[in-house]
Amino acid sequence: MSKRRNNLASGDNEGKGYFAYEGLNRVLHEKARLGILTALRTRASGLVFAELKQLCSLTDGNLSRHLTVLQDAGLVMIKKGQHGNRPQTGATLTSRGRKEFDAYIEELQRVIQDANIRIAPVSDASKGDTPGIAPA
Amino acid sequence: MSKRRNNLASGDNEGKGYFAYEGLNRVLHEKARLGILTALRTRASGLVFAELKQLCSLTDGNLSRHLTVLQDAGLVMIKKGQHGNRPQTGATLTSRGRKEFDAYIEELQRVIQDANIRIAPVSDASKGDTPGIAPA
DNA sequence: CAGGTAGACTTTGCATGATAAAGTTCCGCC
DNA sequence: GGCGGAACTTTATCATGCAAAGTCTACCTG
Repeated sequence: MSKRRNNLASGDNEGKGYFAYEGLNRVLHEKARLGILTALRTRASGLVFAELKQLCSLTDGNLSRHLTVLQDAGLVMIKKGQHGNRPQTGATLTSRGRKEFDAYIEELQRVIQDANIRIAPVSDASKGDTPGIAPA
Repeated sequence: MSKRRNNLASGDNEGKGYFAYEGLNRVLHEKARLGILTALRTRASGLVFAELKQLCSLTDGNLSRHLTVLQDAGLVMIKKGQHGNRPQTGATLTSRGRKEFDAYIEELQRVIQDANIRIAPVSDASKGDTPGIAPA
């Protein structure tokens, strides 16, 4: 047993760290799903299963599961229909999906900006004495 | 049993899909690790455990594990030392780490660019008949 | 028309892996 | 001399990404 409190950073939880990137929603921040969403974002008319599969180089199984996840999260709308006499599943972004995706992309942009800032190495003397902690 | 072949897209595997984003290396493409690397990328002199923990809002345990993963992947160098009379772990990007990180960021930039292209909805007539599949 | 192939998905199972919780070690202080 | 706390590491659990197999229907084809 232990009466230990959770061990987050200083204090209880003052300002979140500069590099925490809370905006990187787990659901969106995934290679495959990011691809799917990006593809859908470019096309208001949506895309069908086979197209997505090819565009994102996914297997049937994976695409299927990712679409379900996205649907459950309310980010895409799935419409099952027919093309000729074969089943055809279409996917479109919901307005919520569009909003969340755009927000995610903005956070990505922050990452890229941050990645391009170069902080001058501190002189060794000051090492260990809380250096300038982040880009203002 | 089944003699079924794997079910990737058309043919065996001609050109990878436009939205596959193969460049999004799993090791880098993770919220926490991305934060760590971005922080390190800005500081050639590296950062110590406590700083990273705060900057990325991570718990001790998670930071520890992520650093190990990054080290095993050859992306960061861990240097264990002392500050005063307490242990102090420092992390720096390796040159490999810098290279892979920069490549990753470039791919992210591609994502953002792609996300901002808007394809005009195809007229319903052509639906289902391989539409213009991607931005040239 | 039985059997084979193929398209369009869905389900299942496993292996990886992220996170939280607990553990360890050492130091300073009352 | 025991308590708290800094600085990590280890362990355990729980989620989930992925591939392989499964379902179902339609179209051939000998």
